[in-house]
Amino acid sequence: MTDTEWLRLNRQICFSLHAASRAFNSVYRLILKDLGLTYPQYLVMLVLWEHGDLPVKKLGEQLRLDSGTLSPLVKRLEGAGLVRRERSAQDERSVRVHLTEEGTALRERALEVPPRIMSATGLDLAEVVDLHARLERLTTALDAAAEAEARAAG
Amino acid sequence: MTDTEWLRLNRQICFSLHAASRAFNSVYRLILKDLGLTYPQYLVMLVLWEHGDLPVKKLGEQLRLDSGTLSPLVKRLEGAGLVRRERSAQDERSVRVHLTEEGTALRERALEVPPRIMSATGLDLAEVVDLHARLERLTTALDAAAEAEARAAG
DNA sequence: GCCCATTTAGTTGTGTGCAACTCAGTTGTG
DNA sequence: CACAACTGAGTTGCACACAACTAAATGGGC
Repeated sequence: MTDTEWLRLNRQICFSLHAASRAFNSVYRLILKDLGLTYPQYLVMLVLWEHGDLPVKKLGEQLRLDSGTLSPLVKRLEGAGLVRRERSAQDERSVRVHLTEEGTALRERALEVPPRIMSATGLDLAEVVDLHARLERLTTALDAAAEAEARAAG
Repeated sequence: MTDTEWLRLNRQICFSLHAASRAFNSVYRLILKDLGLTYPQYLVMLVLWEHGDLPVKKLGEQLRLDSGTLSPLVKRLEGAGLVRRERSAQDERSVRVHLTEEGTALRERALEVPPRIMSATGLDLAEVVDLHARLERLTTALDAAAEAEARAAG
């Protein structure tokens, strides 16, 4: 393969993931507009609906986001009346994110989102599950590579 | 499937694409640090190395980015001395982005990026090409769905 | 008990990504 | 020619994402 072909292939591959992610985001933006949520805010709500109240730290682990992203995001959710933040009594460093009544109630309306998203992908359940598995493996490999790079650089 | 399972699966799928995209970004950030480029800036440079000078409009079509993103990004590339912007004489609305000598020279150093990225994915060429095809189809379907949503809403 | 490394949130600054807007230049129509 | 519609860049405002930092609280070693 020539240099030109390598660069071209590289662009296609890496761009396709970037583009797919943004396309997903666009569809979510449209579907979530009614709920008044952005896509990352919706992810936070999904985690809370699934696990119940969590400290910011645990939210970050679930979503691979640090406090620099989560702090203002959760503040916006609090501003919207969907969650409440409370310092833990046991550990004053920790802030627990609680669902409000309104936040809990929003789950009912959010149930219509998954089928609409599934339909938008044009994929059937098996294909989606397969893609999910591939992307998980890819992410794991990329994380390991980033770790190796960071070690090599540091 | 129960509501809970649906929401959970939905979170996993959509999150996996988001996470993979961010993991890719992290690896690029480390590898591109030496070149002084961000990942989107690198994508712009790849397009310019491949197609030669282009108006901002065409760059946007290649990368699916609008002027709101591209204008400041190209300005930063200009600030770094990699490109030059020139108003078209034929159509005064159009701004053509030219590679500078420095921008052209950077391509040589950028040739080491694709093999490092390939290695970071932990995938072989066939798997990467297959993933690319799946993601392209997914993006096409999502774009069509977004179009349909927008029509329904508007 | 005291000091220090660690942990948890939060803040600041930079760079996208996108909607909504402005402005200048171009084109189609009567 | 005049005028309205359109087009290409750019600007503004908002919301992530992340690096680098600060501040407060905790826990371990002495």
